[in-house]
Amino acid sequence: MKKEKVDRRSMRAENSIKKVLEAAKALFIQHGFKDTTISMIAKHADVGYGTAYTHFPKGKDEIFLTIIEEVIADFYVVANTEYTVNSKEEAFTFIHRNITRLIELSVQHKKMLAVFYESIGISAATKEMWQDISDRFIQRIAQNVVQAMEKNIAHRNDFDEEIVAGVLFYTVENNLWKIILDQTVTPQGVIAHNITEVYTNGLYK
Amino acid sequence: MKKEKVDRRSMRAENSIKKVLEAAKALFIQHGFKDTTISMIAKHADVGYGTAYTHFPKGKDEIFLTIIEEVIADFYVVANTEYTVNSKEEAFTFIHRNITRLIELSVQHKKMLAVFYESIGISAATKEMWQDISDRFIQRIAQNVVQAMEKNIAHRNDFDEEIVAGVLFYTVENNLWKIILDQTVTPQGVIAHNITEVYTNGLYK
DNA sequence: AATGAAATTGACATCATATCAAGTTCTGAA
DNA sequence: TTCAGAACTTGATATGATGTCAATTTCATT
Repeated sequence: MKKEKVDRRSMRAENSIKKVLEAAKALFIQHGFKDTTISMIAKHADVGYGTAYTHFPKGKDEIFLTIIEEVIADFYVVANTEYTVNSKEEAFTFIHRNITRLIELSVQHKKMLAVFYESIGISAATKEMWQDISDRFIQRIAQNVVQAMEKNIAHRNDFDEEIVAGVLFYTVENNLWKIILDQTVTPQGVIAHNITEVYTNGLYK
Repeated sequence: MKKEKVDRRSMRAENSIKKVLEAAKALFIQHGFKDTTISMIAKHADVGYGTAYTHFPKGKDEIFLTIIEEVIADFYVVANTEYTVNSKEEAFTFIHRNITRLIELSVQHKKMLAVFYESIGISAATKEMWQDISDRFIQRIAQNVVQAMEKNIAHRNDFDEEIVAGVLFYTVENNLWKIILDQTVTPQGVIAHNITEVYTNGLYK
């Protein structure tokens, strides 16, 4: 019951797409986002210049987005993890585990994420993608801030959940970028532990 | 004892520089960083295309940096403010005041800061400038984390001061950008208060 | 008045993007 | 089997931005 593609035309197309993506991935990692051009990609992929535009009409942005999407998917999984905690201690454990998970993901995809970081400033499409992820993370964290207030285990019951969620998210985010860009020598465990400690003490009583 | 510039040549040059900067400022605010070109600036400034490069050899980056420098100077003042606190309550008051100050500065220079934000992703020079400011802020805050530990008013005495400082800095930073980019409806007082509360509860006992 | 330094200028070389008309390959209907 | 036309490929080209430079003008000094 296989539905194999014996269609030689679409096989040819698939092959072109694959070659473009593979060449692009190597070049992005080697030269970064800005300094990788469509003609470089086409040349390395051994396809005509126009071919890149045939399959990726929006050009470099679209090629890069296609490549980065699978990396980002991993982060979405974390961002979408539902969770419930009943005490400060439980929260500490949970948050610490999630930060550790994010650090691991960042290290794992370090090279492409460094390019992603560069691209956020340059490509509107990428910027939007990161904005979406950020919002999702913040909304997820905010839900737990609300839970904490409802369960009366937060310092106050009138916290603005989004601002409080931002404390955790933005701190983690920026530390992840530092790890990705090799801009820190602080051990990852120290980073995870300190952030978790300050945040849980800050929110929970 | 005036040392007036009666030198007509340098007056002419000064005038060209002034015209370029004024035109650039208006165009940057109107069109943003990326969509403002040197030829637009030269045309609006009513000088030749090459004149812009005569006075600003590094082009758009240098023109923008010159314009934004005075805005940034205000932030440096805050980043360099020495302070000492002896209790959690004092810390709360101090931090809350500083955040409020930063919010006020951001609102005051909103339009140029929005362009600045865009430029950070595009211009290496601008990115470096913001990196410097960030580092300075973090070092300043870190000093106070160390103080808190020395005075034994922190939850722990083995916090990593830079990571903890980052909790405050990155949170404030990102909320300022949201205000500057009109991406939040949360009242500024609520923002300042929530951040201060979570951070001081997080660090001080 | 003559000299040359300072300042101005726009043409030009360079480079990247995006489009497109022309050519080639392949499928499916007649 | 044939062949019309869809799918795919291709590089030339238009567009637009940057940075450089040789020619020119303005001006201070001798």
